[in-house]
Amino acid sequence: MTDQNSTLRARRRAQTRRTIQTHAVRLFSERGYDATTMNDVAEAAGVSPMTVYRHFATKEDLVLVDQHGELVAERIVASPAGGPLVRRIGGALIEAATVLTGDADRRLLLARLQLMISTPALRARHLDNQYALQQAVIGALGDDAADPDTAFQAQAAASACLAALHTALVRWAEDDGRTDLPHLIGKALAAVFGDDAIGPAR
Amino acid sequence: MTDQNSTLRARRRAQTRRTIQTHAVRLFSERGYDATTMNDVAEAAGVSPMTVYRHFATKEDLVLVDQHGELVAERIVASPAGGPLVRRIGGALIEAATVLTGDADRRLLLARLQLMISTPALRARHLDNQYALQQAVIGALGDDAADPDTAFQAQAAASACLAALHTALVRWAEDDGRTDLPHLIGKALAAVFGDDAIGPAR
DNA sequence: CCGGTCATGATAGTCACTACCAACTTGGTA
DNA sequence: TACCAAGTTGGTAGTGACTATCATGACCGG
Repeated sequence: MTDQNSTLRARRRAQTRRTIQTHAVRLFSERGYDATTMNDVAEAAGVSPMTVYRHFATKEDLVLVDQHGELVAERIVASPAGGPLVRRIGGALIEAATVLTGDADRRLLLARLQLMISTPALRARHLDNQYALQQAVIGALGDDAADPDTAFQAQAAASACLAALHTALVRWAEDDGRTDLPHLIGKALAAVFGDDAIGPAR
Repeated sequence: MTDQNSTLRARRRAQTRRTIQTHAVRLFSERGYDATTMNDVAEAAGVSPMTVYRHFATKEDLVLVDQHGELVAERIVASPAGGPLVRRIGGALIEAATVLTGDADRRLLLARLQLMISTPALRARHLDNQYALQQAVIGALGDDAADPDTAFQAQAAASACLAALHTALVRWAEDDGRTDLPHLIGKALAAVFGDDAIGPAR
């Protein structure tokens, strides 16, 4: 089992995975999420239904899978430990958004976001994902949140930051991605915490 | 179809509905949510599975249904229109919590909350319910949110308030309801917006 | 006592999702 | 080259949530 071997397999696997997801998002956008069955997705992608389930545990995952949480957590760890909580978290969110919206498959990201917002089941799962992201943020804050009272305040601050992020994401999706996402996030954070809490205006 | 007539029927209907929900929450807490089927619930409540579906559209609704949103919206409408957004919203949340935790079926409320937090599917739906509550809050704010920029800021502020609320609810459930919920909400809001943003300390 | 309305029940079906098992492809090895 | 081993895929048969449809029974007013 050479490194190159496993790399080749992993690459092929990632390829079919992307094929399946692309077809799925396209079908969901065209016909609607509920009106599209897993069999439809499998057929469109040219694989068996079983294979779809091998790559995506649930139908929701076809739209929602992403681990951008790591991206945010990294930035938080990298930020100066002394600063105020909301500035550290908010800054990390803006930086992560800058990276992601510069990405090549920005359009896929946008399509997935729009599906999330319009489909109740997906929206619910997405909000739960943000909840998980919140836990990651808390973890990235490290020992600062040792005592329960501090932890409680960190929880509250992180969840509020993510709520602002979500507001910005919705607005961005409504605008079809025309507005600058990092700028929107900054505005949402400012609306919550005050204009001076986040940092120099962009 | 006299008023008294329909009232009688409605009362009986509400009765069976409560019976079903009580048994459902008990079974979920005892055996776990996923390990309990709708048939189990129906059998425990002494009705047919169909009847369960008549009263609760989905399995999740057996735990989640509540329309406390109206309660909050009322308080917002009643609050002085001039004040800062987060104070209006935060105050309404605290008042609503004060009413609810004084309620007779506080224990049922607590059991449902603990189920929500521990079961991923329920937690996701609950967060989506909060999203709906957020829309209600925006609506209650009235014409203040006419222009899109103001609306955006109101969205961000409301979602942050509800995020703080959620943090407080989780903490309350973890404490088995021993801590004063309105007090917790106040602390969470203070952690997000600053100690002086909410109002006189409780 | 009759007629309409509402709650309930039973049946059959769709669809997401899960084991379980068989077959094939692929890359490294004797 | 022939073979082995591991990973990937496919088929089958199930469970369980949820829906549509129709039939039945309880109740209240006339």
